[in-house]
Amino acid sequence: MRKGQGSVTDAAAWGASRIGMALPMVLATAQKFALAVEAAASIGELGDLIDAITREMGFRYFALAHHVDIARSAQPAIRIHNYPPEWEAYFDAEGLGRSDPVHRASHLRNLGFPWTMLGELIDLTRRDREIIARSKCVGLADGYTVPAHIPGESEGSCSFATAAGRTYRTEWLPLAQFVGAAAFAAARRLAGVRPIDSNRPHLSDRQRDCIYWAARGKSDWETSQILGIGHDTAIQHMKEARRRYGVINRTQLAIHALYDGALTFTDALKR
Amino acid sequence: MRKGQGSVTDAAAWGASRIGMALPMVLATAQKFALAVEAAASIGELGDLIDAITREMGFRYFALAHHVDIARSAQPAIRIHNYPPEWEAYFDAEGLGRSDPVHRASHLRNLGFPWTMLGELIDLTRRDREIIARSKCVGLADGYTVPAHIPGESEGSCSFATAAGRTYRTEWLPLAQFVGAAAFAAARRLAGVRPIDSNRPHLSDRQRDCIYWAARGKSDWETSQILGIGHDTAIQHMKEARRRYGVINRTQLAIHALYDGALTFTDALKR
DNA sequence: TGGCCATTCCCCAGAAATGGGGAGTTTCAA
DNA sequence: TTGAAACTCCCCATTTCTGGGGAATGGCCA
Repeated sequence: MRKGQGSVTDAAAWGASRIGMALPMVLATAQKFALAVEAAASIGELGDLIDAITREMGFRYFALAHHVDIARSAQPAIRIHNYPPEWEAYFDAEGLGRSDPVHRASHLRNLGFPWTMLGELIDLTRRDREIIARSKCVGLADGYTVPAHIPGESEGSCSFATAAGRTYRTEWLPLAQFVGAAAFAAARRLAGVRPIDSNRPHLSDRQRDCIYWAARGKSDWETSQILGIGHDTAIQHMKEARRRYGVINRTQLAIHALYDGALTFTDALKR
Repeated sequence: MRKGQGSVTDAAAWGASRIGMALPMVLATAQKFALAVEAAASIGELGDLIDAITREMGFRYFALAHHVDIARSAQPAIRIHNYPPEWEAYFDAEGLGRSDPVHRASHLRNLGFPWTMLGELIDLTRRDREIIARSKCVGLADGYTVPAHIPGESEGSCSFATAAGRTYRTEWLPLAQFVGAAAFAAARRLAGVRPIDSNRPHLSDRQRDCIYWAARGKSDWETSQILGIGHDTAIQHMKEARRRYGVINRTQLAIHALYDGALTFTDALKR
């Protein structure tokens, strides 16, 4: 907490001195938020920060969550929010994690969207309309949702909502895009979703080449032809790569390489 | 709790905009950009818009790389950029499909990141370091990359880079997050990406069970013991799952299952 | 009822992967 | 100059995967 405050103050001083004049306040706000969430040491602290900036942006509520059915899922899932308790109870009772219309719409986008656009993004079923009506009943009037997706992880989003009778100002939505993404990233860090491992194994270029082709379904022999090396050499690279990751087969090898960024899904799914 | 937020509350611009005065310029810029890209009618027009705002943000170069529907349909990928031609030539010549380190790192994040953070995000091989050195040679000094992911559909990123000898202003990075996301969304719209991929193969429960254990490195025999079924049955489930995804081995099977959410890294990397 | 699907089980043969060993050259940095 | 790491190649034996057949059961739905 003290630490977080210090960062905020330092950041402001640093930003101002750097450009030598008053920074546009909204950017200063965003930057301070960025530094504060990076320094946040607990989920509770993060929640406080998001709550504060939510109000700064003219919203009343926020909800940052993985789109999973918390009751049923074995996944460790993130959920931080200040929505009304009735809504959370209803949400969990109905198992809306994956079927909530706002969540479904966010699966189609990388950019944030206002809830008024829901009807254009997805087909609203009768149940969806009930869910929306219900949300208005508990005080969630209008909102804006920022998707947060990372390949291989549960989908997520960060929503901001107004209280009944209030509207938000569209001028601030660009900032909401950043705030939502930064908040999600911080939550992910604090939840240990993909901790940065300093002992991450190092692969040689050739090892990575071989994994790349293996992930695309090539046999070691095919890889050797593609790379212009001997069959045994390709096998050797795969052996050494498995040893470094401490795994026993190429499936796990590919998954580990995907997980720590040695490979991408774009690489692996190419035809 | 609002502690440490005093510095935010005194935001003069916020107060001003609430009472109807002129918007802070930077927000006006962002909003104008949002409206302009939504209205853009061609890739060329979109490129011009991104170029303009790139310079406003204190960068010199941008590159929006769009990977459309990698696995299934053969839609052309979008690449819009104003990088030096030497760089594009180098990349097309040397790339050979293996993605550059910036792209790899972007697959691990939902939030933008400065290139200086690359070494923390992923393991850099010798070749990666050469690529980075090469990029500096052609004038791409430092940069910031905004990831853009949409589940099951397309992946990409939008990067902003400074010219040699220049630095960007960190105050503008929150805006870059929005600009990158909005530009990507626009590119996606202009490329005519279909909104919903409903062609995902359906897996039976048992097939998913078998893939789950296979992704964790188990042999079919081990899986059969875990699930209490016969060895041949486990083999049969894997066969059918491969057939449905149209892949030829378990490595690709696991990758596809991860990619479309039938599995997550949390599942696959459990000890 | 008949068709579809999920689930279970069985056979075979060839291809591929895995684990164990060893060894030479080059490159780069200490 | 020395050493570490990368890259290359080779041998062996065993396990595992893959693709090709076929078949019985039970549930669900039109």
